[in-house]
Amino acid sequence: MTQRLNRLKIATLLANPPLHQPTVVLGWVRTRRESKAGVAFVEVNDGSTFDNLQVVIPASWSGYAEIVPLLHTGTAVRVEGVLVPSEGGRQAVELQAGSVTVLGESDPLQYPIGKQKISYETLREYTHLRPRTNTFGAIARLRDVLAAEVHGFFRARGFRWVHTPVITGNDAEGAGKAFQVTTLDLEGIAASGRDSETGRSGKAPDHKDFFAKDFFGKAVSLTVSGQLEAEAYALSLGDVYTFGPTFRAENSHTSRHLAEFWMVEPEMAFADLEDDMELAEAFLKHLCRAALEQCPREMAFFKERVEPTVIERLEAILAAPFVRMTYTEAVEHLKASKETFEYPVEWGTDLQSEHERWLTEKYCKAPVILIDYPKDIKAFYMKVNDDGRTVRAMDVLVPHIGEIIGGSQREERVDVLQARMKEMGLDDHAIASLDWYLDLRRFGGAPHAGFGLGFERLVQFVSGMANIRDVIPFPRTPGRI
RNA sequence: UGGCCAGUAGCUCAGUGGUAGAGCAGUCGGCUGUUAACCGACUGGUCGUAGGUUCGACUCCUACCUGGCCAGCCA
Repeated sequence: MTQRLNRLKIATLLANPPLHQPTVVLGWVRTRRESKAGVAFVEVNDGSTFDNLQVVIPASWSGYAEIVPLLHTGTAVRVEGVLVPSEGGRQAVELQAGSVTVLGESDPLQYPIGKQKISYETLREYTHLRPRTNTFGAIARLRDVLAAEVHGFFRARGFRWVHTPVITGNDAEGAGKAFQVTTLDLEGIAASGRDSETGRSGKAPDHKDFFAKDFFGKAVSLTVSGQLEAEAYALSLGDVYTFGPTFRAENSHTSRHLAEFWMVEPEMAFADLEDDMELAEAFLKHLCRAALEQCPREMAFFKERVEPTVIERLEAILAAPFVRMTYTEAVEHLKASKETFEYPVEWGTDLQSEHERWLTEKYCKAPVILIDYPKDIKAFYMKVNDDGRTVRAMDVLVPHIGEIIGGSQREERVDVLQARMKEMGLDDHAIASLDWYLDLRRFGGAPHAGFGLGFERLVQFVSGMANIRDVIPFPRTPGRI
């Protein structure tokens, strides 16, 4: 007989309570409140929903003295009982236990996350246990809903999901340092690097065909973006998107950066920057709406315990069109402002975080889409405007996070693209590794555009969580795994 | 990588150049239904590590380690 027989998930049970019927609940104890002369109240959570189920164990139950003392926070239990309207005020129904079985004990002296307050920092040392807390359970459910809605949004618009590779041989994709991937015996190389003739240690391997011995016969790395490969499929299938893990080997110690994160990258054929902006705005609005509609309990919790303004912020996103302005206009607004910035604003330099924050939080008080950036501060693949000094790039800035989306119309002219590669300092080797990318323009090239959205930043924005390490199950950051 | 802040009980924190405290957790007792339960008692710490100053350092200084914030890089 299966253990799950007659099991009712708490989410199902609370949504439609089967009153006065035999019910089985499986879950983990959150807290126990005991009244020795009377009854024990045990809050059980099974992860299916935010709320706990109050289990009431009468003193008259034969197993009381043996079982109830074991019901510490974290204990896995099976409860058989009858669902009844609750006499207490905080919950509509409660489970009158007929019997309670302990499936897995939890030693309160060893268990690190009891019901006492515990900081996010400490919880990061227990990434395997933190989903049992209110906050991380809520984040996990929100994250799931948002991920499903990423797919839902694009499928509804006829986009195909493309699985771009994690291991890539592309050089200089234009988005940060990559993690090298190798099967070479690094320990052996390090040891033999102690040159017996010169006595020098740690000699770097320098001959050109060094990586010829490696698994792929060349130097490869973990992808920093699926965009380039997505372009190949956009110029075949029309509208596509990628959604998967991405890796950056930057030594970033901030609340907005991870070494491993998930990225959503749509790519549309026969599209320009206007189409790209329309897509980005509709996409963000769709996800905010999904969170409000599908995670009301979680959102209420975030508002109460995490960030008081989250809900109104999401509603504000839905209420008005995003502000659109050119980089040049933004620079003018910033210069005209009376705000004193730590860094000066100058046309041709990238906007600082403080500038972006001022634009979205103070000047526009809404999401802002900035377009037409100076070409020198943007990637080689962005389409050069007719003015010759700006490119068809866009950044979507939102309050609280700053840049959440970066995108562009891609350069479809082979000669211009090649010139831009050289202009941006790609060496011959890098350009050679991207020859296939030029093929996309040589054969049936067409206007196309796309963007990238950091999924964790989205979850941060929607939940109000301050630190990106707390919106991904197992965060990877420099020096810590 | 740079600047700044922090590290005291299992957790959240207070503390003073004179030898360490509270709440929660845990144990025991009390309370006829609680819900951050409550009341009483008990248990629990070489004050991040290593040096230095001092009669004396948890407190002051230096270095290091760890964590965090901000900046840069970006998503």
